Amino acid sequence: MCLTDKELSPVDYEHTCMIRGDGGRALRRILDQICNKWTLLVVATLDQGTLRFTDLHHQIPGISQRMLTLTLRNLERDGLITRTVHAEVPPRVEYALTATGKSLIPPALSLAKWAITHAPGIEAAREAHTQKN
Amino acid sequence: MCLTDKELSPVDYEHTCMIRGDGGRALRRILDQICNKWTLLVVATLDQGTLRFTDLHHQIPGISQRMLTLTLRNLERDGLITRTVHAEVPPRVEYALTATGKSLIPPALSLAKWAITHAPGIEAAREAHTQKN
DNA sequence: CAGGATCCCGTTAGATACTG
DNA sequence: CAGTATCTAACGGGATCCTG
Repeated sequence: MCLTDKELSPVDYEHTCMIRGDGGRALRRILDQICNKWTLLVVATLDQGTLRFTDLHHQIPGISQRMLTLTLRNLERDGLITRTVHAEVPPRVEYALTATGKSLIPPALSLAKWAITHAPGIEAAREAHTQKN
Repeated sequence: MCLTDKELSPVDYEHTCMIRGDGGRALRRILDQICNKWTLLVVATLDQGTLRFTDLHHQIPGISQRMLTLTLRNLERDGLITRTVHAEVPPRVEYALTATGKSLIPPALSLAKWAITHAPGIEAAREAHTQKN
């Protein structure tokens, strides 16, 4: 793919093709799943180790029970976390990252670093721009 | 922040705090802006260099004029791209990444690599899971 | 405790038509 | 060429109430 591109340095070539791929469809399928409001936060929180539903609910301020449930179900379906139900009363359900889930931490971290580094500049640009109008 | 956490290895400590931060709010403000359907793709495409509106429209299959316009306006507002209008007939408008915009490529690339690497496994887990129901 | 079921609303984004 | 305007459907996500 991208073999007909010309006048690109090798590094640009690699960049462009890696992200754009088949028009970006394959990438977007995964990214749409990861980049919603809560997924990255849940994964990051589970980086601590095994946690129960209520633990997660307390450690992620602002999330509703509904969204926590949905997010956990999706992560389980995609094989990023495990869900273990203990046959007790009251019930106890524990969530933990799988190997795939853990492998998401470093890339997520690099994005987080970028966001935190550039947040002030972006906010400034945003305000300067809205001032003009 | 996170200074009261205990029994975390230094690396886990760093991971958790970087991403979770103030409950993830600062991170999400930026991420919400980056992780929509088209932004990353537009930035990646502009990594080639300066491009015109129509060039982008052709190189990003599936994007509508409307969404391309909106995405470009947001990127310009946040200082990630420049928009140069040439006073000609017919009009010519050129878009290019700023330094901030270029700095987004490496983190985006690391996420892209993760997505591409784990896409097969995720798809498989997803199908295996839906088979069960 | 760990959700499931509903209702409701704002935002996102696609389609289409029009313009300086 | 490079947009703008308008309408609409779809989806994400919050609030609330209920349950094994």
